[in-house]
Amino acid sequence: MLPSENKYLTNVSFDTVIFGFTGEELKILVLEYQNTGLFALPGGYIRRDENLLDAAKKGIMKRTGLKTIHLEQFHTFGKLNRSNPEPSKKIAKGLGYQMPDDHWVLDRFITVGYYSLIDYNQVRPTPNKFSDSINWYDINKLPPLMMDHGEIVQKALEAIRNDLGKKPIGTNLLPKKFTMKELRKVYETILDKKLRRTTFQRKILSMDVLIRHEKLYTGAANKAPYLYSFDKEKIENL
Amino acid sequence: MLPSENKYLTNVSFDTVIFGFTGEELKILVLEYQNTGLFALPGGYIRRDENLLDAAKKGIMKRTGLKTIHLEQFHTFGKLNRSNPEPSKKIAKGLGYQMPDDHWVLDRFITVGYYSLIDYNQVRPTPNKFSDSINWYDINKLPPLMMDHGEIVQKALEAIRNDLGKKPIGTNLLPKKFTMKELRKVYETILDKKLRRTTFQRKILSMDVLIRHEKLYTGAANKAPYLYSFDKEKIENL
DNA sequence: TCTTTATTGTATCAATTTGCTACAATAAGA
DNA sequence: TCTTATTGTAGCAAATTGATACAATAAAGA
Repeated sequence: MLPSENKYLTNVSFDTVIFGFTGEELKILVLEYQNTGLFALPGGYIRRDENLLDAAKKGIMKRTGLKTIHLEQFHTFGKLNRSNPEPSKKIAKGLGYQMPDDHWVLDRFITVGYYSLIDYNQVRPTPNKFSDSINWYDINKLPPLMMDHGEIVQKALEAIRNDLGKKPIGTNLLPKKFTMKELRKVYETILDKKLRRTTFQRKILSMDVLIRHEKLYTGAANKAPYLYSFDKEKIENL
Repeated sequence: MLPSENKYLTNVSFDTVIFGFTGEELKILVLEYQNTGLFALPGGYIRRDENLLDAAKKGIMKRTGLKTIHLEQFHTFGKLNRSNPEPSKKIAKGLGYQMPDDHWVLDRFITVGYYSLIDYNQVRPTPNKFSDSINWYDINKLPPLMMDHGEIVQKALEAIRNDLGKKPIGTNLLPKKFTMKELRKVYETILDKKLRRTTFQRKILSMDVLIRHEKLYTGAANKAPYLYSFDKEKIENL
């Protein structure tokens, strides 16, 4: 079944850039449509009876299996040439649907971009009926994305780098407990540059948003690092 | 004439928060619809054959008489309850039009917010056929705005405060030549807090984006301040 | 058990930036 | 010439950041 017009807003959609961190690399979720070779960001339409943000959350929760999610809106894309009916036609065809030329999903769309930083290990990527795969891709090794989705990813990255200074953003990218090195790696990967180990540690600790736990014995032949977690309460009150 | 559906995108609009600086106060442009007592931000719809950004620019140029304008997108508002057909009905009624209940402008809208900082003295506020006045209002003495336009203004302010640190934002709020005190006033008014005179001066000068010109003799019984202008080239290369 | 090795947590001090105070240099009026 | 209100900048203290050093491990190997 194709989505029916009276249920959804026309000419508006959302797209999401979902970031995960493997410990080494920053990845995002990209889905591939069946029998088309088309890669796209997870996105969707907005039902007439739901908030824009809720629509986006619902979409992402379905694709990730997460029960809660924090989305950050970063930009809305409305260039004339960003819409292109061909991919949608191809997708419908790949699914075996006949799509009339005047179907509303073939019309021009303005799309609202959201990003989210989530714990890579908590996610179960779940394809929907339109896509036959959804997978993590290294931010530096993305497949060619359809329409302007590549540009959307770039804007999301810019936005994150901007927001990184304000609130402790690593909150959701790492498991509950993590080492200082892992946290620094997150920052280094997002900013795409090395940070001074000692200065970073001093800075983060002085922010007073971390709780120190037991040590982590990895078996490596050196001093074991402490584990930390974020102090959600103190972060709220900032 | 009411706007016709086939010319515009449905369910999407834009609204703009246009800031001007009098030398003392930060003001924004607010329009009032004829015979309704409704105050609103300048906004509009997007033609099917134009970019979102161009639509917004065109709208603002009409209302301000400016020939060039820089708009900064800051947020898109898509709450379910933000749309309300009553104001539009009232506006149409005030204009003497009969608006059918299923007219597309009465439908739910998601609106993209843009802000702009412009030279107060260059502007000729120009009402359109739907509004009988468009005027500058002190940011702290706004009339009650319709729908969620008050919230939109707040978000715009937040965005500006955020952007203030990055690029020299006063560029367009002041006339070409200005004194250091005026520039500081702009920052103080936007941030809504006093800044240290000497520290501000040192900081701005060290950024190396100002050109110093002749002195300004105001007739006041004290040392005359220098006039400055922004060095657009150096700002570009930052 | 004693070395060896890699890494972690801090201390320390230099370099830079910011906060604060002081003061000389005016314009114009008295 | 004296007075007054600002302006521009110097100078030093306080806070932040950069860079280096070093003690304290954890585990492997001699």
